[in-house]
Amino acid sequence: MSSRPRTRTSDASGPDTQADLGKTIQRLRKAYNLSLGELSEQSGVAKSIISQIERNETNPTLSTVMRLSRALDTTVDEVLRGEQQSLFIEHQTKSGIPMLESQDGKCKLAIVGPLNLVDSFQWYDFHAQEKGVLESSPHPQGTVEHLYVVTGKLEVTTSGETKLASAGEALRYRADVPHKIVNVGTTAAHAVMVLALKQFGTPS
Amino acid sequence: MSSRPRTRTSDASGPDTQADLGKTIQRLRKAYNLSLGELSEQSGVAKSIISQIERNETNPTLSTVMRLSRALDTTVDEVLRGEQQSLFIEHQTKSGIPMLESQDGKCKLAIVGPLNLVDSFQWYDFHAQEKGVLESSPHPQGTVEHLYVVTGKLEVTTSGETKLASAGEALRYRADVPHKIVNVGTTAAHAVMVLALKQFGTPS
DNA sequence: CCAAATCGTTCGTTATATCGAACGCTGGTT
DNA sequence: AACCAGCGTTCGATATAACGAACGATTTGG
Repeated sequence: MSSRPRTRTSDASGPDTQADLGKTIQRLRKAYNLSLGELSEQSGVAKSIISQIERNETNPTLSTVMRLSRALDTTVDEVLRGEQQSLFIEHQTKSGIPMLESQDGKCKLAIVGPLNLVDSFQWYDFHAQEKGVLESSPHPQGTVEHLYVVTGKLEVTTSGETKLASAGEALRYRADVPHKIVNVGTTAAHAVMVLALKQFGTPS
Repeated sequence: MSSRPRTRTSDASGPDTQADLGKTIQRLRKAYNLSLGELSEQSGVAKSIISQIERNETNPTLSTVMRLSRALDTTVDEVLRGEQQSLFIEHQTKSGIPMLESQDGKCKLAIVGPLNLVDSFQWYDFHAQEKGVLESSPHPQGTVEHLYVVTGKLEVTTSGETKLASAGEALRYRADVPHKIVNVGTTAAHAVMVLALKQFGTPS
């Protein structure tokens, strides 16, 4: 036993431990010209622990990280995020919106979301007149469609199941099978739809 | 050596444990309408632990806090600040849909989909009165926010850049930095917002 | 040269964070 | 009512983070 690389059990929820937390701590400590003993005295954390933390051999308690952060005159968040800092803005304005119409001409689908990029979803603005019906053929495998009703009342049918949603409600359903949206209200309906494409499978 | 440029009191007398960490966690959990069991499943943390954390009966491990933060779509730092910023105050609607209000009370953010965690994105219904301002602290690294204006005119500011969008237009911008949405129109504004959380990829 | 000091690491013990199961409670259903 | 499902809490066992002391390896200076 004793010192072994020890792979973290790390459930299926992804990387929980910041990989280079120890490196960051050590970098800060050395930036202040502190020895382990000194930092231990100033932070109140045993130097053995600091040593282990710097080598990522332990999974520190929140209070420990806070004490170290305070002693190093910084915040927990800054310690966690290391030095990777990037900020640029990316904007995309819409002009010349392509539009789709249903067979009965009563539904209009405006593509507002990012269609051209690698994002794993697209989204649409959906308008339906009274009794309008939109039938869709299957989308790619694993696609999930999210429908948020802004006004009116819509009914979604997929795989034999039918669900109803009024204004302010949201529906979620499989879109990799034929599905149908019907405006069952007495007025026109307005909804926003998001298509979530399956990009990455669960590692299970 | 050892001449610290910094005069730290460094006596560990400070509050090493954030007193209201539990309250913040609970507030976030309830804002997403999650039960302890659900959050446990999504975060990978035992629900008993979450219960104890919310009542400040334990001193959580860093990895635990990180897992919870990720599941709650926020950062460790934001969880730790919690009380200080209080960008939002909770508000429960009659229909059970959790709602967030901006500081000035002029903006309302309704969480539409509880689907956020599994699908790596979530979305909101956004209503802003005239001159309403919504300030958001950074979301997790790599998060991109999509804003689709249904009615009115909104202005988004991120990292010093400002972009305008009218009804029918969409904006896309980084959300892992502080950002602000302002209703600059002469009427109330309505928009739908989608947060695309980062999927694991190579950080360039 | 050889102590003395100090560095970072490692060891044994204690404290406790975490987990899973079981618990009582409440709200909806037959 | 009685039932069931789901909530939040509590409880025992286990894993492990934290601590203090001791350890070799440097460096210092006498």
